[in-house]
Amino acid sequence: MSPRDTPEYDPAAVESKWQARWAERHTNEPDLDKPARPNFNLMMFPYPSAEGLHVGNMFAFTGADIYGRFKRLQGYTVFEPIGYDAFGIHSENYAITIGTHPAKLIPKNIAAFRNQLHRLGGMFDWRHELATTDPKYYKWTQWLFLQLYKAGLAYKKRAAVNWCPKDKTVLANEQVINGHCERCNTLVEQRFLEQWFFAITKHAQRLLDNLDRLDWSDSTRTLQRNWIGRSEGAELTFETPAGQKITVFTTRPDTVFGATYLVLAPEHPLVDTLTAREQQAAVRGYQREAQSKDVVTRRVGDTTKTGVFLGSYVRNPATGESIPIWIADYVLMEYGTGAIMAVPAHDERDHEFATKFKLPIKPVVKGDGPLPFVGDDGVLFNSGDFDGLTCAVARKKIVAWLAGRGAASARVQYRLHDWCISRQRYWGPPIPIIYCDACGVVPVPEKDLPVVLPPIEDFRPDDSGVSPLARHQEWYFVKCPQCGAQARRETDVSDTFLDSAWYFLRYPSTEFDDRPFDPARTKTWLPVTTYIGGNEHAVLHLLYSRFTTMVLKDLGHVSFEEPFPKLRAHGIIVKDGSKMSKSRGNVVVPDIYINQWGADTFRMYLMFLGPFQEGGDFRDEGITGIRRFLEKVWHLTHEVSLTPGASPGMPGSPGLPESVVQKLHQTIKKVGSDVDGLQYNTAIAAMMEYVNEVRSAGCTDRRAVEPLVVMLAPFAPHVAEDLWEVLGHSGTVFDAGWPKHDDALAAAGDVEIVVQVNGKVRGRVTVPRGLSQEAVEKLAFADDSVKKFMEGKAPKKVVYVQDRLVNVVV
RNA sequence: GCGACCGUGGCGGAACUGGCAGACGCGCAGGACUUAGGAUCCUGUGGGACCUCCCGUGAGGGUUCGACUCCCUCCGGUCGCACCA
Repeated sequence: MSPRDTPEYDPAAVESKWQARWAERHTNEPDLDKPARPNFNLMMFPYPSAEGLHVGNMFAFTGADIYGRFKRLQGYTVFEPIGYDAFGIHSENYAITIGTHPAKLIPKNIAAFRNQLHRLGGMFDWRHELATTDPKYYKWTQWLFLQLYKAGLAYKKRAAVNWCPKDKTVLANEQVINGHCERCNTLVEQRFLEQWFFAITKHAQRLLDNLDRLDWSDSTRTLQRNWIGRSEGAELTFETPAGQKITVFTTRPDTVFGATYLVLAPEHPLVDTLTAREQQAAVRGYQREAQSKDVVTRRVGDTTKTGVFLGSYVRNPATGESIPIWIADYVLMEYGTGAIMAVPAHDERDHEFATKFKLPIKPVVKGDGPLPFVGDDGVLFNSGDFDGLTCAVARKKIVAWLAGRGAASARVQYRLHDWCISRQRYWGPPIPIIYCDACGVVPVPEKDLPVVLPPIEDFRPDDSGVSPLARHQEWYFVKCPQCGAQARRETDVSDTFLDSAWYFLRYPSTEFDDRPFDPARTKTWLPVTTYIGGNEHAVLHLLYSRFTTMVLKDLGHVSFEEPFPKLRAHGIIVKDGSKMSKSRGNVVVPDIYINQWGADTFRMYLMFLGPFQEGGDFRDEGITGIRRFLEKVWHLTHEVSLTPGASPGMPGSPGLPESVVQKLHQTIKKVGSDVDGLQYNTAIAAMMEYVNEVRSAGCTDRRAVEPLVVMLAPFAPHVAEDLWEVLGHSGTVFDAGWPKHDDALAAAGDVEIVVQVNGKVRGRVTVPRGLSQEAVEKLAFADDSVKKFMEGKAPKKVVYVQDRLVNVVV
């Protein structure tokens, strides 16, 4: 067929027409109060960078949007909001770099993002757009802090923290990558500062247990499990001749008879009192050295062991032997008790240390390998009454035995640390706390929220470890809400991850200024039906959101404790094999492609690039294939609209070519299940195959084309809407309903059965589907080629797979 | 070092619970239409040969009537964690 009588496909015109219509007709604004079948389709909101939405964002949002649109076609009332994660160091640093103020920069960036998101054609409900930098939003971020504070889950302590000398702020452990700042890659230092923490470790076990019930990928759950890092073991107490007690944590109490020395972290509080006079100089020197390189060298995997003998001894509670005490930086103060019993025969690190410093190595477990034998299935020896027991059995008995003497207790230890939410920076929500000389720490009363971030010009951080807000006295000094005396505000702002730890709760309730989330709306829309986002947030954002929700549940604010029962992670779009970044110069600017090809083509192309959940390498060579496909559908549909005959409606088969009917039903089935599983690349391929079939059959029957337009709609919403209109419909195609397939029709017709001899394909026979084995075999044996390869031998065995193959073994 | 995932044409990628390897698309080649074609349409396209056949999913081995798929060893890559006691 030729496109002679049909209009040209002009994506720009089609797209602006439908974007305007969607707004006019409120197409994407579901009734939040009385939805028939609510479906909260959430995607991770973007950080509005100055560079604009990049290809990775578009990839993620398109994939999530297709899913939401598909659910809508299936009859769900889909709420698909969007917002901006606009606070944070990132924005602030960028503002500093280009010499502007974040409060000027961010609204501009948001406006640009909004424009791009509109052009992409997402099914966003713009009534519920939010930005974390809006006082109407962060009022409730501060409220959230207060709820945790009142519940005893927010506390302040002086702590060794990761300090980034370039960003001049504290980083959470999660934000330190190999001793470097995750943002600017600067070497991180250790500092001691007063910081606000959230007691996330109190919920470690629950956060771990709940993972089993979540519909998340195994890999994401494993990441969280490892991050929480549960290990079971025991605390053992070692006593000095002077009666001082040192507690160690170990997962291998069964090896206590092999503990030949003790090691403390250099910062351990008992180091001073345990150091013999003649060792003081050496110990102090080592402590200074350790502190200077602390978070840096100690964690970079340089395993050369260093340490210093304290000059004193403790008694091994199992053997009664006197063993030396050392300090070494391979023992970390933040984990366990900051002290270990060293069992050099059965621990690699201890073995290396003992070898270097010529400390005694005493094996107590028989095993296969050379020392250090670290296996868990050995049998004890050199262990007094416990000789001959397996490690697993001995472990319990030894703990019980030592516990009887007050020297042991079973203990579960987590790798997870409490969440440090303090940031000594400007661009974040001020932590709503006031310090009063008389009353102490006073939370800002909820009626006084928000504590507005003052619009100061001098917002740059300095090296003092104190937020820039402290320099602004008119803001800093405030009346104590309790006694009215002059008091001082907390000057730290909170971590950006707190902003994003509850935004999903805010979306349905953005119009309410007097509550963070409306109870009725929340009951209707939460938890989130499907959450789609990048795996780079597998630990931080997702763990913090889970924790926050859990706390809100305990406090009675919500009725569920897991915010994201169903999570799907998309892959990453790379360019030339590496992540896109400005410094590499391989950033793909999506706007150029949208200008040249249109949003529909670009959306579909991104999805056709590779499996959505794996991502892929961006190269634009293939985009023309998608455009050709849309052109074909465009012309086909216009041709159909000009063809008199069959009336609108879902297909029945009369008058349609059988091959088209069969392919249609197969396609509906495949596209539906593929989209449901986020396998967009194969769904697109299936639609292409279908179009090829319809065209080669010369079919211009609308019953063959209408379902195609509907299936296309989630991927290319603008052009699908236009074609739906061309087909004579007045409403939105998204009210059309997902087409239904008929398994019988999909399976109708003949099948080709492969005939193998000894596992090699030697022939094929075409038979009606469901033909009996006997009949198929008869046909198979009649095949010339099959006869030839059987060489007249009798079959030893025949393997038969219904409608698929016959394998003759001779 | 530990853990997870992955290696398929010139390229991106398909392949259900083991059952025709290379769907779909790009690119390429030839042809049609055309003043023209970087538009459109048609045909072909893993490699090889003595073109009724053989070889082919990183390498080697195994299980099976049959292996891209399952098992073992190795090589290469990506990501996460990284002295966590």
